[in-house]
Amino acid sequence: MADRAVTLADVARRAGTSTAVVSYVINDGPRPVAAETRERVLAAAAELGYRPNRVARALRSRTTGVVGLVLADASNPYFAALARCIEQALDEHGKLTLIGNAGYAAERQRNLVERFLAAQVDGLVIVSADGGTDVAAGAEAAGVPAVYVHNQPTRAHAPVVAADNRTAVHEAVAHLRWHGHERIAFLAGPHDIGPVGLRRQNWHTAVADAELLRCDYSRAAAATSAERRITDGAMPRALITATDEQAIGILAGARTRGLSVPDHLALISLDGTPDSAYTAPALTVTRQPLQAMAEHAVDQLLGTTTPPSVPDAALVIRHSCGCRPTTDCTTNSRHSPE
Amino acid sequence: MADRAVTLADVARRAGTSTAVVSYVINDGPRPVAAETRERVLAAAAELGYRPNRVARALRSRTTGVVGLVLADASNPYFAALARCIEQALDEHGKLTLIGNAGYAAERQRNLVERFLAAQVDGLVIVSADGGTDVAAGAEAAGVPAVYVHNQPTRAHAPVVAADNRTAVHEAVAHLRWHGHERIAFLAGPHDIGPVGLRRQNWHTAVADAELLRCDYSRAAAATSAERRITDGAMPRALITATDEQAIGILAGARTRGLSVPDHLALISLDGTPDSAYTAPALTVTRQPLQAMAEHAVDQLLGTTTPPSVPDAALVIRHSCGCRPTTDCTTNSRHSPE
DNA sequence: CTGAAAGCGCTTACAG
DNA sequence: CTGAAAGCGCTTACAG
Repeated sequence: MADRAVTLADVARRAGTSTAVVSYVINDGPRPVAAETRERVLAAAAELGYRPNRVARALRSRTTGVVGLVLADASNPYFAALARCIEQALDEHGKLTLIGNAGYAAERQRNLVERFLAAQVDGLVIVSADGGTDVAAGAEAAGVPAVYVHNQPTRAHAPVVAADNRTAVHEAVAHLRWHGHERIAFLAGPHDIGPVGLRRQNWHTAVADAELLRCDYSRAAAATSAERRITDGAMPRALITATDEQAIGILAGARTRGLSVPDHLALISLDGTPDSAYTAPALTVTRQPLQAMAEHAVDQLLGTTTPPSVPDAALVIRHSCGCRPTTDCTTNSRHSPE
Repeated sequence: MADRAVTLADVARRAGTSTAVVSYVINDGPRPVAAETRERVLAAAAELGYRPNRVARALRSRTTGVVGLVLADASNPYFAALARCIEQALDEHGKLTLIGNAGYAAERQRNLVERFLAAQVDGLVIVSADGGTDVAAGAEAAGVPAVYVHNQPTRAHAPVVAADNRTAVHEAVAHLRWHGHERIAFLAGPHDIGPVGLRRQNWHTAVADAELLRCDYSRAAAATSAERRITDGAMPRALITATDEQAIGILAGARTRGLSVPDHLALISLDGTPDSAYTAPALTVTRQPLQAMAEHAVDQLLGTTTPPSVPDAALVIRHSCGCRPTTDCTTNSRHSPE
């Protein structure tokens, strides 16, 4: 097939002009070109089927138009939805997205960042899981801007973009109280770090003495944990889970043990992924503003505008809290029965 | 910060040798270097914190080490799981993944391919939705290999990697028959194209006269459609859905209308994403071998090995078909009561 | 085993 | 408004 790609020099030759001029018309600048010359160049480019070589351009101009996105696991629905929003935001800025899954392994995350830097990315968006190291530091040292989204390692220097969960968590607690629950437990992750730690703190300020549960973030772990607690008679009556994955696991465990949600367990989750609307019962959640987070992060990274601040997470009332499909609970977002 | 990045020339200068030799030790070839010289170079590189510039390397060597992945929508769990597997397979071959969501729009898909080609990708993996154009043709014309995964436009020239659903669909039909169902309906997409068309055909050869339903692929569309049918008394008693998203929507619609699955509707779905294990009831599915598909596609693209063929989809029996948690149905995969 | 040098395909000062 | 030429940071024939 393609013996040799058509180059800018080929276009120049055909248009009877210099490569400089061809470059100016292809890039629409930085210097003006006579209308007639421009026509000739455009015609020559079209006839030859010219496609600019971005890597040559990148080498010369020191900007690749590519941003690296490092992720824990793109098959986790929360990260998947976030990644989708980030890719879209980057696309709107004309950037291409290099993606890599670090899979909860700090070493792989470092490796990915190293390879992205070698690929000369213009920036780095890092959606890491708990407990990573400050990989953004290496990027900054190389003069490449970086931004954390959702999670940030302790003592990181790069900015973080995350929603404020304070109001939403307090609303979730208030809503469960309105349903008559006094003791509202919280299911956190294995450690008190990252956004989940923050969510837990927000819960704790609202609920002085209730129980703190822990388990891994997977659906399977949450299901097993729920089954065990139910068997032991140790399942609380009202629970807030840090993530949708955990809530979905709890739902599965409750079903296996024949425990009714919301009759015997009222549940609110704190992610609000699309999945949460299709569970049985549908999950009442605090919805993270993923798109706003993505746009904010990209704006911050690319420094084009002073980004507006990310909105708080919002309470979305469905049925796992005890509100019935027949009762119109959506009007109860102020938590007052009337 | 980084005034200027450390280059290979800097390393050569410090090691007191030529850039050629530095290149040879960094790349471990293609020509031999004396052990002592190699040590000096390695030491110099380490002291200077040298990081090879992949774009310069790419310009000269005409290979970027980057593969483009074009996707319909990475937030759809089926595509998300597949994308994750593809990224992993590429990573195992030392390739970086440039990702783009075409969002079911043929024009956007073309645009993405064009930009990936301009970025000089070494190959293209295309996971398109129904009805796309043959974007791989443009890649081949540019001398860039391409492979379709899951779906392929009609009259495409590039290879497709997809699982054979024949056996699995026949097993699904047989399993529902074993449950006593004679008329087994099928929920397809809006059109009879792509993998869903194939799945429908497989169903049709097994079921002569049963009903064919259609709706969009979204959960919401399937839910609405189910609600309407239930209200109209037009919901079949046994149904195979082309995708998990549709099955999850059907489950939601049935719940809203108080129709019990599997008591009044036996359901089997044909994707088998991780989500399908956590619905209520858990979905009996035909599971697509996503990892094998991804590895096969990447092997084919990179041409390193003659790839083994992709295994067939396999029936995974859970509860939406009518098998009970208490009954051990997993031993019934031969569909004979004994 | 090593070095000097050309060249990948662009962009961009520098002259005119 | 346009052209000739340098140079981005590598790899790789070509000599030795």
